[in-house]
Amino acid sequence: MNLFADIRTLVISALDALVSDGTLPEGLDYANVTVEPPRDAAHGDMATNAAMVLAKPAKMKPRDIAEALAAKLTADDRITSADVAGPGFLNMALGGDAWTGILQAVLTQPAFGKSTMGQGLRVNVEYVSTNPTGPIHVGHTRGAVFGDALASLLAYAGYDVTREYYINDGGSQVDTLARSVYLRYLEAHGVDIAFPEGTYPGDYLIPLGEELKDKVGDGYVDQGEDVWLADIRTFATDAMMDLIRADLALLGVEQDVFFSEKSLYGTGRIEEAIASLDAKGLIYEGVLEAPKGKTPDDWEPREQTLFKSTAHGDDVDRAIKKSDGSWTYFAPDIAYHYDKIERGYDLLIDVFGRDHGGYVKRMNAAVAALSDGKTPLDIKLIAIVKLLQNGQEFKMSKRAGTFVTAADMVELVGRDAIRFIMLTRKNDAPLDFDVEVVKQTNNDNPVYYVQYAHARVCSVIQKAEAAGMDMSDAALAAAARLDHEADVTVAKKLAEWPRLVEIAARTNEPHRIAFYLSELTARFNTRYSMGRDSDAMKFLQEGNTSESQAKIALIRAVAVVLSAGLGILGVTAPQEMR
RNA sequence: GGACCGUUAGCUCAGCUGGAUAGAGCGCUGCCCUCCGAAGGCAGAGGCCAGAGGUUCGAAUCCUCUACGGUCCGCCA
Repeated sequence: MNLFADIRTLVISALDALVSDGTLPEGLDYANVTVEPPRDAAHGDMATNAAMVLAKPAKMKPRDIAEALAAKLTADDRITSADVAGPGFLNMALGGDAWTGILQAVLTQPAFGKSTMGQGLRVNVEYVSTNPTGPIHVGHTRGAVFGDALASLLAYAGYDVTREYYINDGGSQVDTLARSVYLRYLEAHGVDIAFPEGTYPGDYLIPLGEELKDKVGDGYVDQGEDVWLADIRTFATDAMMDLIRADLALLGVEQDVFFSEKSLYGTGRIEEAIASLDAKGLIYEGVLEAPKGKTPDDWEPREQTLFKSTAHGDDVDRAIKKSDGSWTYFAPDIAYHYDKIERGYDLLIDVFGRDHGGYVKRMNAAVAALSDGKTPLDIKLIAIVKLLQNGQEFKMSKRAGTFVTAADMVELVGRDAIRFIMLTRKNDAPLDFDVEVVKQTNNDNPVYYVQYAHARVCSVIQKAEAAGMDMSDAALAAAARLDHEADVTVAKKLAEWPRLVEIAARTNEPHRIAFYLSELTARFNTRYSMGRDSDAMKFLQEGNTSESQAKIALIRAVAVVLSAGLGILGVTAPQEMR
């Protein structure tokens, strides 16, 4: 249930009633009519802008519409008052039963807040998608966590979600990987090696050299690339994907589909996708102009095969073939998205690093062209993570020499902290991640703030159960009662949860969940602290089961919602954290 | 030269398809533990939402321009 949606329905039917009795003209569009929590609680529980939105089309004064609407609404027993305010807002107050009803809904419904908004539409969320050339590091971690949480959020909001990873194993960087492994292989045979510029010197390839030695003996020593490159490439990328999957597992990130770029080559898939664009008249041979203001030194005009991305909003057309006739990296990306469209998704989401921002328009153009504008693509850009230690730049890596790996970070601060902190910023805003702050167990650290609240609730319930009280959700729901204004304040926040889920899902912004959880926790803590000053405000009333149940229903409901929200973020909701 | 993103309290940042007197955490000042978990709470100070125009009943939010900051810009992915 979503109380805001319920009341909006009520407002709409009241408007309809005003239409049928002739107060309002027919044919009004209610699309912009909203019911939302007022910014100031003193204004009531809910506010609607209906009168202001409809004033112009109805050719009436906003306040006149609001007055008429108020009269209709107060007839409903849920609405205890409806007052016109400001330029034409209608502020409504709801009876106490409405908020107790929220508690009962939380405690008895399988998943309060779970939405049917997605209507089972199929969404493909592609994230991480790093080159299979090394471990996951901090730079990738944020995108991984973001994509994972977004996928969970969309699933919670009623979408049918596929989590996907695009393995960039088709380009020259996997050749570089193979050469680097070959060097480690020689090293395993006792050869002195040096890593030329552009190869990967990280320690993580040492075991692969050993493994390769065990596998092929000295068969590749003193041999040319033509002998070993293809074999080692496959061997190395497989090993790297295992490594990456293991790193992702440490972060709690799991994906359904791992799609290989290489599988697009030599199978006609790229040609097929390009032919599809060609059939729409969007492929031609041409010469691109040099970029203005920043012409490369060795610039010379060359004829290439181009995609007319400008037909779908891009700034210039884009090359899909190099001058030597081979595909550019853009071509397999087109084919990959062609594949996703063919698989029948209703919506595509790509999670890219901020440095790929220049790639957004051409990708949108490709998807628009391939799907004839039918499949929306939302590209979420992830800004950089600045890793700090007490405000200073952080430098550490045990495994790779130059970068901090995800595995290092999990060891250092834990999965929960990484995930929560990385989701406390909007995806396209830079993030300062201070490992010292994240390790703290106090108010500086929002992860513990929220988890601690959950543990506190569990502790109270445990004590009540130890005293022999029935703490089942059914019993709590039956006894639920809001005795104090502070109780109602908490319940009102709980009522916002379903609405918040839908807003977060609609905007593809999981960080809103993290902020909501902090807000709910703050209200809970305020209420909890009242028990310090007054025994009557304690939830657990010793020797009085029904009284305890009536009060604990509220905080049990808080725990349920906290747990659901943390679950979306992929963070645990601990029973205790002493 | 161009594209995209950003500019909100001392600091780090939220701010819902445009809504009422702009929020949070940290920091600062002063309080609250003979315990339902102080990993918490209460109170206070702190803002011309970068600037200028425009649209609107109504703008931090939408549009235009300017300033500053970041990312990126043919055959690397």
